[in-house]
Amino acid sequence: MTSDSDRALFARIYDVVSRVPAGMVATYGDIAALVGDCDARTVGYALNDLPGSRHPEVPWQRVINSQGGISTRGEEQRRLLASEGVEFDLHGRVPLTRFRWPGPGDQPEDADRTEQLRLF
DNA sequence: CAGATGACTCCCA
DNA sequence: CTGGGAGCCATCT
Repeated sequence: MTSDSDRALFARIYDVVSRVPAGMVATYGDIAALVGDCDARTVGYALNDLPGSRHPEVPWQRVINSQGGISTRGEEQRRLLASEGVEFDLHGRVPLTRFRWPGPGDQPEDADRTEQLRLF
């Protein structure tokens, strides 16, 4: 029954990713830390299986590397993030100092997110 | 069980 | 800043 626990780990990763609010991003390491029992590579692996045969509604696009850059996939991802309100610097990277998702506990209500949009 | 792969991250030169 | 190497864990063959 190992597959069950394995999928539970993946489901946990998807859960954390789906909790990332629009207009914000999280790094692989952050997701791994929140999920626990896995590392950045495992998160990337879970997301790799996502478009293959998993949930199509998981905002995997909001998961980026510690450098604030999009993974080796397409630039279309960048467009999706920009569509949600995420900005990029001249280097094509996201300023994590501002768009980095603080965590599930620091973002309790929608009103808070409204303030984020207001700052824009 | 072992080897190879991967959407990552960190350290050093 | 760029380049190269090592570490980490999960999945596939």
